[in-house]
Amino acid sequence: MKKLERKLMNIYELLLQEYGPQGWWPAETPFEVLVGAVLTQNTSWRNVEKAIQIMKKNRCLSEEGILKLNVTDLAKLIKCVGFYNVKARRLKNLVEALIKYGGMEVLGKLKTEELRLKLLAISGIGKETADSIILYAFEKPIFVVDEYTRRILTRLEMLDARKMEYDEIRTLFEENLPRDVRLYKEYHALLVRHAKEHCRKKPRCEGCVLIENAICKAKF
DNA sequence: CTCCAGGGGGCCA
DNA sequence: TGGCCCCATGGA
Repeated sequence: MKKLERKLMNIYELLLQEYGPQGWWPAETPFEVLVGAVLTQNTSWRNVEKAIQIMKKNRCLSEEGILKLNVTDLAKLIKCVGFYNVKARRLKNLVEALIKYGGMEVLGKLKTEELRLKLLAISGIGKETADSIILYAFEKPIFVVDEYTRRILTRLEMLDARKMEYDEIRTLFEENLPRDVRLYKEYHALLVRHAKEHCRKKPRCEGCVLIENAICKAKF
């Protein structure tokens, strides 16, 4: 038993050895993590950084700053991330919900499950975005699953992650890894880093083959 | 030119 | 539930 546990830790060690700590989430404040989490939906981080800088320059990277702007003006500021109309709406939805719930301080005291439900109730906040916020902004142990996670697990032939439910994969990690915020943060960041370098969609995944070989050679 | 990026919601069978 | 479609800019 717990073969999976060792395998998951092994993959983590290999990735960490290969790439080093990724230092996620790149943000100056927890609130900036929330904003970035929405802006980066199906969008490269490079473009998100630009939008964040523009928001900072215009002094609207705050709850009040986002509230004072109407959707149209906010959309103009974040144009470079794409989907700017929906994302502007989502940012306002998020801030309005934060205030309704009593602010981040209050939310941070909730249990992880309750916090997750409140975030998921906000239009524009799905599971991946909610979990990214919970892990990287509120620093509670929850494992973030994304397309890269599915792709890597599938190509390692560990399981057919593409057909699994989001929460099924999430709990698989959470039940087979120490409940450690730093570990979860780093693990997800490393999966993304690795996928971006080696597991593009079209080419065969050389990177996963390398990892798989390393895992096979490693002593369990 | 095409493909993709640190997704999510609405609609319909 | 599962499959589509839409949102849209910017880099490779």
